[in-house]
Amino acid sequence: MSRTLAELEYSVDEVKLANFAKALGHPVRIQIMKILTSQACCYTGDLTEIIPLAQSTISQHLKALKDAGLIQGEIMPPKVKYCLNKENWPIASKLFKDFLNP
Amino acid sequence: MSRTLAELEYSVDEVKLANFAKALGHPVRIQIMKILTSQACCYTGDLTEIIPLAQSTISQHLKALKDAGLIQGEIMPPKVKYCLNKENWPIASKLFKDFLNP
DNA sequence: TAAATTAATCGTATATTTGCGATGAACGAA
DNA sequence: TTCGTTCATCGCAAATATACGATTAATTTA
Repeated sequence: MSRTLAELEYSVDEVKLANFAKALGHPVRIQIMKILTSQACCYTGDLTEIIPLAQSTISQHLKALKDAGLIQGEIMPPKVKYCLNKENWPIASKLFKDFLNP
Repeated sequence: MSRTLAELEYSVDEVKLANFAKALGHPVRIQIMKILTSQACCYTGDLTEIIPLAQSTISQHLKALKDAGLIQGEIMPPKVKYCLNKENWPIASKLFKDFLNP
């Protein structure tokens, strides 16, 4: 990727929505989000049992969702409990809905 | 990317939704889709005027959206007119809505 | 037929994504 | 303190994504 022309001026919401969409752009991350939207929370260990990928890979996907602001993790030694991000999930949800119903 | 473990069995809808989300995971493509959801159609040339990227780059983004099934192009020589994909956009829309309202 | 217009595709360079195993950090239990 | 458990992070390899300019293909106009 390179940027030679003047910086693009996307709207803030367009960039936000694109970032949320990008974070959802993998089946594993959709799967994780579906679990978190259908039940309250889950532990990393639950996911490593359901999803046949290496623990480190699942951890990376969780990090991607966390970095995107879609989920949040709470340390419950020795486990980590993940939930939807209380602050951002409603924002993401609204951005998608507005996008789908213009 | 490599796959050494047994093939994953995601649900068909999870894979579909992830693919749609992935296609939307770039601000330019969000911008294009917003134009197409707010007005009927547009020509490639309209986009190259609005978006300060090389024509070839915009064409690539259009291809990504087309490959994902979100838009469709109609040749209107010497231009090409793009619209939402009549068949798939409603499907994508429903998948997102069901995902957002579980 | 030749020239102009429009948009897709090719070729290339760089950055990011995705996967893995190995290692490290934090904590409770023995 | 030492040992296990749990999860994040590191380091690597391969694949994809993103951008560009140059070229090609298709069609209309002169």
